[in-house]
Amino acid sequence: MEQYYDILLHCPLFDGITRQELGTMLACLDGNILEAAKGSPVFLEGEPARYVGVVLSGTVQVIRDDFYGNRSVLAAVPPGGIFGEAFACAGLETLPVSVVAPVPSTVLLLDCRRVLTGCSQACSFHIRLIRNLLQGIAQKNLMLTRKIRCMSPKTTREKLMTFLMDQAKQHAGAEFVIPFDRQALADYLGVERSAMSAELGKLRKAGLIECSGSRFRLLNPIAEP
Amino acid sequence: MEQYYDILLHCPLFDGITRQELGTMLACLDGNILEAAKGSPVFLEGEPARYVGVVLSGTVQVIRDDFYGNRSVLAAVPPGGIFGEAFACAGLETLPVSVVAPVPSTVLLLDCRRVLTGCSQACSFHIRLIRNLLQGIAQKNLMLTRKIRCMSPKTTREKLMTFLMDQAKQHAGAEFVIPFDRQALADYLGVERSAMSAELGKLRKAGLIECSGSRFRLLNPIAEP
DNA sequence: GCTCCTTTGTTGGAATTCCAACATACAGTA
DNA sequence: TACTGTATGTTGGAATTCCAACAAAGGAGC
Repeated sequence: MEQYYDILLHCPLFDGITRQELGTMLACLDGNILEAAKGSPVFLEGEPARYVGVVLSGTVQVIRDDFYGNRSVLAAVPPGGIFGEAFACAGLETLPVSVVAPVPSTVLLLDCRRVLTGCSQACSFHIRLIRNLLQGIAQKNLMLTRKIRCMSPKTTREKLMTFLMDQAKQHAGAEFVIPFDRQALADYLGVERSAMSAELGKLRKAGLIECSGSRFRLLNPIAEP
Repeated sequence: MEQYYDILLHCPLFDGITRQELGTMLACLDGNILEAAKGSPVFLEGEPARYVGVVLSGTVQVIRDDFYGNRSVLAAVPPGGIFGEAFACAGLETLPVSVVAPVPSTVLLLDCRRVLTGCSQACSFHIRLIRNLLQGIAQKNLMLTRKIRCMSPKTTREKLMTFLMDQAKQHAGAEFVIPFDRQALADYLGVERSAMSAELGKLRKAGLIECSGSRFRLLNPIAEP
């Protein structure tokens, strides 16, 4: 287990926990270590949603089958990443997704009830863990909300402007660098890359923005006299 | 304060808390009661994001100004509803939104640090409060994820099918009632109501679905021999 | 310099969506 | 019953988007 301490210490879930505390903590949480062979499942859809998973080595994929059985990959979780936390914390009775290990992997499974129940001995890092969990889910919440706001307009132009204004506010300035290339931005907004590229050209010609590569600048619309 | 106990007891944040515990709990949390006059702000954008708010009477609106100052209402929170929790729990330094009371309102403000720090006296309902908070945010998380999944396809038909298959899985059956009328569904998917209505007609003619009003049924695609 | 490869911009036709307007169906009420 | 208002379905033209294919602009490595 100690071999994975470095992974855990860099996992946001254990932020603020020291190496010394980690041992006590893991004992208190009574986690299971699962060695998953290549292709084998970690969770199966329909199982009780009780565990928060931490990837220690390898990778896991979160998998969803739709009503007709078509399978799609919702997420790939690298070492240090966590999965299943939203389902466990939301109190779902059964998992709506499966989790599989496409390569031989090691995961730590923490019983959510154990995590969320204060332990009998006053264990200060336990509170810390809960706070980290909450913070991670809340941050994801804000990310999802932002994405929905950017996807909601019906035209590509409006989607772009919504995204760019959002970035401008986040960077507190009209000039900023976005964390996407064109293809990734198009995927994020749910539009065609080529159409988006054309729309960016129009916005530039219209004098609303300047951009080169990932650097953007919003220009003030013409002030009315 | 006691006049608001019924509101609080029905607030998901205080689920599982008894009327007797409520008093002790509120004292422990040291919440502020704020009486907001009509049109007056509860939070201002840029303030530290430290409070979770609970609406006790009236309503509050969560307001966002974009980069150019255009204002939009993100949410209207009725009595018993909470607001600001995601910002506070995500650890944002400053609020990216404002909150105003469009009508005379009363809100309870809880310092998030106080909520998330275990109190010195072992206070069992404190843990309960944190779990409720976490559960609420996690559930919103799943809702947002679902919505993004339904909005992501590029065509109205695929959006509809994604939504309907999702509902079918949730109801664990091919027949189900959706919680939207046509206009609300179109807004949810981010498409035009008329175009969506037309697409529903095509899906019906293609033998993929049956529907009347809010009742839908997914039909099995023709089995291959 | 050169090639190879990736990223970004451009273009044209097909398909889709929007938009506004109207038709139909249905519930509630006088 | 007739009237009214709302929800839903339908239609046609304008506008937008998709899609595939190609052109242009860099960057890495030789």
